Amino acid sequence: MLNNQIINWYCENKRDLPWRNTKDPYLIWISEIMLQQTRVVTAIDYYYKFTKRFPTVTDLALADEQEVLNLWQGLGYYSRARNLHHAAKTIHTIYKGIFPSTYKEILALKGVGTYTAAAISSFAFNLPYAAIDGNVYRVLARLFGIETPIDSTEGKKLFQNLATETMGNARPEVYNQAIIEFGALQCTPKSPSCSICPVHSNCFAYSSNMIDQLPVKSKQIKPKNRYFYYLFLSCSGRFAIEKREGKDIWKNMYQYPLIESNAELSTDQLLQSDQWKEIFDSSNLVLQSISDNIVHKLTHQNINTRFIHIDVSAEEIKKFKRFIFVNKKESEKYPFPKLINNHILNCDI
DNA sequence: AAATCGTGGTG
DNA sequence: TCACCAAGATT
Repeated sequence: MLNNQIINWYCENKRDLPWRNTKDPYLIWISEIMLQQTRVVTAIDYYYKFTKRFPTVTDLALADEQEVLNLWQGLGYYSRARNLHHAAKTIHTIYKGIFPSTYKEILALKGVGTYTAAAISSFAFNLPYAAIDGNVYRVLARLFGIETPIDSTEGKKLFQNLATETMGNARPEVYNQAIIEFGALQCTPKSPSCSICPVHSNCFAYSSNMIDQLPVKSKQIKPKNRYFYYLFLSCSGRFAIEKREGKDIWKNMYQYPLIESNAELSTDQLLQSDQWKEIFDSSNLVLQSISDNIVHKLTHQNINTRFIHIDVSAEEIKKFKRFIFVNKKESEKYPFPKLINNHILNCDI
């Protein structure tokens, strides 16, 4: 039986991960959200830090979003943290702090989709739902030679049925962990260890030499260029920050005052832009320096960034009412994207 | 249903 | 170097 072979492989090869030593649905939930599109080694430190500060769902529900985002700083995909916080409040108020124990209720939580709902349902409650993540898509596509794109509507249906069939009557909490771990360690995206694979004799891709062509993905991404001019307004050890609002990237995170443009700006163009005039009005200021271009590469956009260093007098600070002036120590309470946090850590102030 | 949301590792 | 992509979800 295929499922038994994978489970046997798992018993001999599994890693000792912190969230595998618990049945607490809250802790399993935290780990699953952190692991979305994120490597295990990256998530581990965040998991310890986060669950130490928020040991229970009530602790999380009663926290400020700013602190939640602060603990998520550097991990990326910050909507995960905002949704996690939102869902914690739901559990606290609607479910009186008791984590829901049915697939349907878990799936309804903000930030929990079909994969995460199946993972929590099976790991914490032993419910028979096949958890299908990127690892499972890859393993099944190769074993059965499925060329339907995994990111198509048709593919998701097909793999859902295939995964449920393959799980069979195996213990869901063991089988799901097993096939995910098998994909992560054995049936890897690049150069998988086929020669020592326990199921290679039953693998379509292996026998037909199609390992590096499966799974198939259809969608491609084309990054777009943006131009950020961050104003580092400093005055005796303090600098200006503001909260990012709106639906854009880094929502509710903090940053330096920003002038954004859809094209590169010369220094003169920047100084004469409406945004510059709006911020500085009639202020006297000293433009100290402009950094080299730093390209912050994201999946869907390249953010071309320059940091404009400006000295501001104590008198002029009062004019910038929309900004918060903090020193380095105080800034540690605020959540910043990597781009900004790196500058704070390196800036000489 | 396609676009969007971060960051870091890898070959 | 750079394309790929990692325990996906939302709109």
